[in-house]
Amino acid sequence: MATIDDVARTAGVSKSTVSNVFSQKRPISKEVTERVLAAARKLNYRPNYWARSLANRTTRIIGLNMPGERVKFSLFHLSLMNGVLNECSLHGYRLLVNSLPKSYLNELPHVSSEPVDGDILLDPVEKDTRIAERIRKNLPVVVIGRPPGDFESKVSYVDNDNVANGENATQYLLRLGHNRILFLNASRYKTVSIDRGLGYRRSLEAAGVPFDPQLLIHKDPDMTSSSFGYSISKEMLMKLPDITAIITDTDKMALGVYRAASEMGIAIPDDLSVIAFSDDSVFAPEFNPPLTGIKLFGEQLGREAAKLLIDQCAAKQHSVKRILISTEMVERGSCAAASQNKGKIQGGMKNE
Amino acid sequence: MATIDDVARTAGVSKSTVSNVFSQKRPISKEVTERVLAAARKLNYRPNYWARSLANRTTRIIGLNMPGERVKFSLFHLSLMNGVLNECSLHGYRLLVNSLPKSYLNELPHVSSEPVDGDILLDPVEKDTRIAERIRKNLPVVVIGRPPGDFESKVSYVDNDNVANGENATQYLLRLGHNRILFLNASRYKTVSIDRGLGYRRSLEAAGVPFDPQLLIHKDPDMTSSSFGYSISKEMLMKLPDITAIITDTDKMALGVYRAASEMGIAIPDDLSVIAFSDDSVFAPEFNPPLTGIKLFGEQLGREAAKLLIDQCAAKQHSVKRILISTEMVERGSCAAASQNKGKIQGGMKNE
DNA sequence: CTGTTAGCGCCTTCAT
DNA sequence: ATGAAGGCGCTAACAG
Repeated sequence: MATIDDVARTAGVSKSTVSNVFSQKRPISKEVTERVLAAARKLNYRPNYWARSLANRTTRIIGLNMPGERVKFSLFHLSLMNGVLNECSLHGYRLLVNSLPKSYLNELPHVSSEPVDGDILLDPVEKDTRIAERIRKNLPVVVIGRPPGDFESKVSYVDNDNVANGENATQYLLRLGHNRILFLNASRYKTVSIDRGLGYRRSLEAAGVPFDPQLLIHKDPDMTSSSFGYSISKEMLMKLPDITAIITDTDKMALGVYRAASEMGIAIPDDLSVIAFSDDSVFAPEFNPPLTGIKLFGEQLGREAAKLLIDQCAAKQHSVKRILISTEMVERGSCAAASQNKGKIQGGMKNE
Repeated sequence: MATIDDVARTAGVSKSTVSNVFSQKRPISKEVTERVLAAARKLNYRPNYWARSLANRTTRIIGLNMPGERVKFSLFHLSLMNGVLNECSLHGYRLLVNSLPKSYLNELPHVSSEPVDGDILLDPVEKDTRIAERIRKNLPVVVIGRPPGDFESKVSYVDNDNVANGENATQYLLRLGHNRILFLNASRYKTVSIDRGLGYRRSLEAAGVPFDPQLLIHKDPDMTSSSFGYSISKEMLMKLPDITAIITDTDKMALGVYRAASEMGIAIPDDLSVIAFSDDSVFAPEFNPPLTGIKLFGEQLGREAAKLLIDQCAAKQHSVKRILISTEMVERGSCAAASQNKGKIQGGMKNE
């Protein structure tokens, strides 16, 4: 590969002139520019990205960081990423997906700074160590989701109002007359599941419905959403036949619930209402019956997060911002008023 | 940020010793190592990624390259990416998603080498310029999908046998007695659509069924899969009521076909058989009726591509390899034998 | 407008 | 096992 020196030599100019022809940081005469460009073309030269980064102290790359060892993007992450990518391409940033396990990064030969100007952190959990690490390294960070604890006021983030989401989903079902509502929440420790769980409890309390801990279950991180939805709803509907409504974390999880219900001869929405937190607008309407849900606008979350981060990288300023993306309840056909005789139809015992 | 000099100074050793403590490229005594590490910890030092890359002439980053200006990952890309990421993390590579439009990259200030050791190219098309560009820059490349024209023998690639896939799907329907089969293919110019189209025609010819150009339609790149599937199948079923089977490019497209059929009072599979090329094992079984399809194993495609590329980066060798991932026909419930009286039921004319 | 001279932070011979 | 010096390719500060 030709270097800047080669070009300078064959064009008969200095390195810095070549540099400035390419970077356009200071004006170079038309003729010289032509001469340099011709030489560059001839030598098939292009500035070396890493040498440039080293001298510039910036990479124009932002990172997308997933927690956990095995990276496994979900549909929701896909939406986020599409949003992030679109914003990136608008500002000339590249996106680095961080897939390396911590264990690897801590081995001596692999210890190094990160090749990014900043990071977007996905799926924050309580006791998330990623934020503190980056603050220590003085690396710009934007979180998608609520940062845990104190960090909420220390780093910028983009989120839905998940307490409100939990409240709204629950309230919606309460209004339909359901009072035994099973909540199949996201994995424990994720701040999103904490928030939604809180919203769920608040709505119950506001309606004077006692909170039953049995009815709030966190996803098993080792299972797929749909198989978890299937097995846990089957188990719970068996054990507590007075359950008349289920809130699920995702549309895939709802799919599992649909299957369980169908196998058990439970009709949706007549005997069981289902509502999901979801971003998908393609599959949900095609469920049978179409799935009612709260739409999260993942692409927008991603876009806003990227925008915040890129701003932060460019300005090197530390104004902490918080952006809440509003959600939208989409009523389709999976929820109905609670039927009074559900318990008997199912042959189970009612608590009331 | 502390540099290697700072550490060397406070540890009372030379730069090269510090370098070797971290890189472990030559043995350093236990005591000195301890001393250096202590100094590093104290100064919060970590080797600079860019400086290292510059000196090493390698980044340990591979690129994932999408064609087109607006990046929009689909479900299938998601599978690919998960595979790529898993393989990356196994070998200590990071993944850079290439999202920058060509127009941007051609502006003078942005012209530069790519910050990657090699690239995985997605969705190759006829006349794809990306491959030649990279060969010129001497950048390792692996294509997912069949490279166009001559490049097939010049670059490594991972693909399904899409001619066979096209043949198999068609043959399957022919055996069920269908002979007016609509093929809703991927976008024109994609090598995958060319291959499948070829397979489709071959099967027809082998069965002595005349090929009708009207029945082979390429996806409109500006539409979503499902809306394309919906509108085009509605139009075609109207125009040519003797169509008794449809092959779709993806499961999302099949969803559109389902909707069109339902609106038109056409029963699947009784009046219309549907088969899709698909990677999704979550939604397809939940279609009503469950969707029959040819499973593509996207994650494996991604994994193998990453493996090939990383090999190539490490070895700097140019042995061109070709890996075909076998597919699997999954029979569910969306296909049935062609009914003899379909034309009459639909009120249309039959060709026979 | 252009050239000269120092770095950016690390790695790598070649010594010892 | 450790040190010294030079180089990776580019940008930046200072001249003129």
